[in-house]
Amino acid sequence: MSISAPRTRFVVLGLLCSEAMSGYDLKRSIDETVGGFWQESYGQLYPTLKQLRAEGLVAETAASRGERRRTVYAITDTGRAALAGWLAEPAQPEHTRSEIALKVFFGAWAPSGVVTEHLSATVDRSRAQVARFDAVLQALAAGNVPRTELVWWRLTIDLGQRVARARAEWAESALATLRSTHD
Amino acid sequence: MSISAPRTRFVVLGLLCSEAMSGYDLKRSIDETVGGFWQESYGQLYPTLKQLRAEGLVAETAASRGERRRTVYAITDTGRAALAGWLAEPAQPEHTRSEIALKVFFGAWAPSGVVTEHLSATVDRSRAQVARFDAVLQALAAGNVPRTELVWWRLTIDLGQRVARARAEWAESALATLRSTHD
DNA sequence: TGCACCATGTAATTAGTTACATGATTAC
DNA sequence: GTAATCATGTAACTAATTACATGGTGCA
Repeated sequence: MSISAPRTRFVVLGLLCSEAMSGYDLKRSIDETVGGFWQESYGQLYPTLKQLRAEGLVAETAASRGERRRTVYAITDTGRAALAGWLAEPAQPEHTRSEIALKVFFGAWAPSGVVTEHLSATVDRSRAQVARFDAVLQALAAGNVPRTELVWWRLTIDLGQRVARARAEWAESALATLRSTHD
Repeated sequence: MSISAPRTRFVVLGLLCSEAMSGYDLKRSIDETVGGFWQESYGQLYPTLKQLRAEGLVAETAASRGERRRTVYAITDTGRAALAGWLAEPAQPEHTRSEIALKVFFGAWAPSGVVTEHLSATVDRSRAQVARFDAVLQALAAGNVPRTELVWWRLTIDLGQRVARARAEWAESALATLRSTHD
């Protein structure tokens, strides 16, 4: 009995609270803002929007630009209530599956040198992620985000950066450990 | 074209490198060692074992204890090769979906006070996770794990602890920020 | 004239959880 | 005798990705 099952719908509802958007806009929005800790595919977004509309949680505000067809969705009061309800529910414990962790864990059975490579890649990727969050932070400072949301966005980005930084530091320290251990 | 598709099989192969085990043993083993960053269900494990056996990556070493039926699987050379191949492949970037991050991100639309509760719960849960990793570390020190694996296990646990600690510190700092911001 | 981007969607497939069903053994 | 734990599995379902299919718009 999963109480808070499909979370995709809540991401959609949450983003539509800020602004009415199309499926395409949502995808971009997700990639640009929450991309560091949440991702969605079109194959998931469009059917979700359809379903939310059928349930009356969002409303279609038909807005085609010229000949190009374009469906913009706005959140309804019912939608806002549903989102608030979900937000109030306790978050389920993080259900992580870290592939890099697994590959290190089984390092004893790996061809020599590959783990070192994985770790170097992890350092790079994690540092890049920190930088990406920095860019989002810059964009936020440059305006256009309402005060109400700003605090929360900053807090979330802070989480992303702390975790990414922790990962980077771990990978560096692991590389050092391996260097000192090797014969 | 997913190169490294079902990772469950590699967890199974990896654990069987240390010791031949039954499906039940594997589940326990996963929960106790890699549980912090990887989890599997019986519904996934038993079919996977069956399939691995069909492909010759593991072999059934029938070993029923008394009346109780019990199927113990051992890794084969082909299995070891398959694992080594997967370990050598670059790890795909972490595909995280953090529910707590989302709930904070949409904090502006939440009933007042609930985010604070989520953050407190996060502090507790993360601290508990650090402690659980400490327990695993203790168990490792108490022996029975071969030297070859020990280094790698320790490194992996270190990652788990660093990330959990980062999360705890973030939640604490977020709580402080909210306290100072509120009116 | 062709590429990059805007825009929407479906079908097939894979991955994974949860619930269910069954039964033996061990420790209290 | 009864509860916890050992032990194996299937069926139904949910979630989510990937690949495919289509077409408009703006610009160099």
